[in-house]
Amino acid sequence: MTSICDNNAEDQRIIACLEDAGVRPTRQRVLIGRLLLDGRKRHVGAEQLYEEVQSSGHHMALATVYNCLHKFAGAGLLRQVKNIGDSVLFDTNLSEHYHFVDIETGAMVDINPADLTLKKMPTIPEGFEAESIELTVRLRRKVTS
Amino acid sequence: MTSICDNNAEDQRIIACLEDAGVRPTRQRVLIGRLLLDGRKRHVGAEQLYEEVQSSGHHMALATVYNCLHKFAGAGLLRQVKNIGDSVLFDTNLSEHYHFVDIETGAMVDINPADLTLKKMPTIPEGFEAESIELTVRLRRKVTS
DNA sequence: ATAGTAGTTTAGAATACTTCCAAATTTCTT
DNA sequence: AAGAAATTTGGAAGTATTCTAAACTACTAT
Repeated sequence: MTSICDNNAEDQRIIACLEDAGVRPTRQRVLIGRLLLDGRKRHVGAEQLYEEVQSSGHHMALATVYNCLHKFAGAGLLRQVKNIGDSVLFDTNLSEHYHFVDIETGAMVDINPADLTLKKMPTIPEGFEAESIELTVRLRRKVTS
Repeated sequence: MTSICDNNAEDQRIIACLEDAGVRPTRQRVLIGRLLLDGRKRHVGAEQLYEEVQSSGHHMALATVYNCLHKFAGAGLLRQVKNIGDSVLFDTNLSEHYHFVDIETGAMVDINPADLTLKKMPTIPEGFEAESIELTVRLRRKVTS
């Protein structure tokens, strides 16, 4: 009946958010919820989030950060997007939208959905369903001559 | 004046192909050219290509396969596309087109370009230019109930 | 042809990010 | 409060890729 961090309204909101998504609200998840479920739209990587947790004065294993991110993504609280190189980012913006990515730095910026729309959807192959559409416009810094 | 593998017309064609692209035709690159520059449209990974080279009775370091693939991609002979997970595939189909990807197996299939077109291109941020557009429709196998 | 030099190949080490592991802990249920 | 199930943990392992520096190869100019 008692919860982990019900000391304030914000945590209550996060816990409700997690429960609605069918994610058990553990201490660590609420902690991460504070950082990611606050309405800000951003793209965050595991390592970076790990740093943020440390900075907030808490400790958490890096593996837990990965666990949480995947759990959140699976529950529809985050959207997983591929970055350049090996890395994966998690996007707090859940609405359908696409990305610009700087191929040198990996920095990602949302494309205004009004600015890019698909004219026609292809027929999905038999026996499959579309899980998501990933559209990335890869950007190169212009050479200033 | 002499070349590496000018023993047959096919190799001659490949060598010309490499030279046109500004890629020095080495023995290894011609070898890989035989596998990738034969007109077949396919998506190939470094490891897989490495196996194919071994199977063809030749030896080549895995690092060389990576080198070649990147060189080819940089020269416009291949197109680099992201697969699921960490891995990268190289696409012999150079025309503008997009992909279906099975998120379980990583298998990629071209989307018929006529079946998916972009209605509107977003404004590219100041100081950048678009290098490429990657559009992937991620597919999940339908659960047969 | 031959030597020079610039580019390429090589095997293995190194890296970066991510996942696995099995034990300890925490959460929810009874 | 005890039991069952899920989660967390730190470290080890894994995976795809890149790096390294020495050996080699291809092209150029003699």
